[in-house]
Amino acid sequence: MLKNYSAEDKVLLAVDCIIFGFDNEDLKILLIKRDFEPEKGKWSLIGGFLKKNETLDNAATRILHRLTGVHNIYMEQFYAYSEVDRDPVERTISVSYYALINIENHNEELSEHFNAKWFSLSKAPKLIFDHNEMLEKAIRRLQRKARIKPIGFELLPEKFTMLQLQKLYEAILNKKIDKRNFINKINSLDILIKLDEKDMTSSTKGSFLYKFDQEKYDDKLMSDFYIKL
Amino acid sequence: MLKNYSAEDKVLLAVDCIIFGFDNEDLKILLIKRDFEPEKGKWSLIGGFLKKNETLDNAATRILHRLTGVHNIYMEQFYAYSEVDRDPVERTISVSYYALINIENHNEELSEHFNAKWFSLSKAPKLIFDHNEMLEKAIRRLQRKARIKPIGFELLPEKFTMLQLQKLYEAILNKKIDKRNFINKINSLDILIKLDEKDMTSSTKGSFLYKFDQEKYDDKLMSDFYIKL
DNA sequence: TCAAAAGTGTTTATAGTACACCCATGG
DNA sequence: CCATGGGTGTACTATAAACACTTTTGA
Repeated sequence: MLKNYSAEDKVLLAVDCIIFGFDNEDLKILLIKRDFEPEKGKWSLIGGFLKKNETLDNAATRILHRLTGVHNIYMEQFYAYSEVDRDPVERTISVSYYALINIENHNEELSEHFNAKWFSLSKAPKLIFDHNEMLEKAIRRLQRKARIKPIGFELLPEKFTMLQLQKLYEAILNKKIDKRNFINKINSLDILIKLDEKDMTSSTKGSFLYKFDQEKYDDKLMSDFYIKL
Repeated sequence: MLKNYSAEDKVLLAVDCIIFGFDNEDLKILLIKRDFEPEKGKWSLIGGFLKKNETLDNAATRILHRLTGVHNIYMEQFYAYSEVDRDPVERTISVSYYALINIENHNEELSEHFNAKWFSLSKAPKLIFDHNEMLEKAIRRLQRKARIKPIGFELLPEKFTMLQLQKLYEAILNKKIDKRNFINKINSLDILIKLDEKDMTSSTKGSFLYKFDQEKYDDKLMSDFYIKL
């Protein structure tokens, strides 16, 4: 007996991308203004449909690039949304992906002919369909991740100050962190290299710049740890 | 402009269920022998296709029940597999779910006219398609979960001994745990009720039975903690 | 000289880890 | 009376948390 696959229902499979960025102050999310019905003119996650001959990972990368110009981003899949009426036009299941990117590194790509725009999380507009739910879940995922893996490499410029890194953690975890405890914790992880340079823009005294020690950082990514902050 | 959804590719969407059970000794996985081509006669996860008018959660529940008789199980979705050739017959994306169940509670349901069988993780056969990969990922997910959430309620009988609970954690984490440290840790979580009864089957002295304090257990489920064992 | 951010350590509290002996009972 | 699993506590170590003052320098 060969099972009759042709008797099974086929559906549209979409991918929606939740792209987080950081501007040294707030955690931001990249959204686009829809230029087609339904919900034309409303804000939406970056999404599109899976094609027959690509994986979901490929689709996410392709769609992100098509709609925003951003490329070379590692995205992580996190949940499939399947409410029957989630898309009013036709039955569509959506698999969501999220990524962290450095806003500055991608500003040129995000040029004007794309309808994409960064929003602070606290000022994000209402989104179409179940996209707000996706965003909420992605934030929770990101917060959990920040506690068990080092994070920051993707969101900060190559060289950054301790205060920038701390602000990033504060933005993700949405809470104030004690400066001394933060520095002690980060130093104990042993993933930063302290440079000789100082950033002079933020104060008269200037603050030392750091960069990630790629090798040690990658090691830590492999093995879980727990940051309680 | 109304976007032409009809130009988009549709695909088959499958659900595969990774069902973990525990027999007081080993962590086990429920598999079925396929009774149709391709790969007829080989062992497989419990899977089937999503129908047009159900959510993925519904599909997982329906498929599990259809193929094994097991019902009333809460499953958690965890990953979508989309390699282009993962199913040789036709392009199929599969969303995997996992659940923990108490083997004893479901033995009657798992009657003979189903082709389902429990395998110890260490003795699980080679599975079809990418199902081994799904199983590996599910185990890692379960291990991570066991470290940040209380676990056991679903896998143990209503009344159980400390040793049973410890064996469960040892099976999931795949390591020996010190008895005293384990008891101290579990007691500090404050989710068990010690009963007056003893289980006399395991030793001459008998060992006290416990049950989960449903309310406190549910509270702990909400807020993450960290068990390092 | 002073405003503004950088930098720096210690103490206390909590949680994790390692470890070994006596107890109760049925056979 | 002894074999078997049940039950119990303490000392040590590591990590987390709370907390405040001095330094630098450009304006």
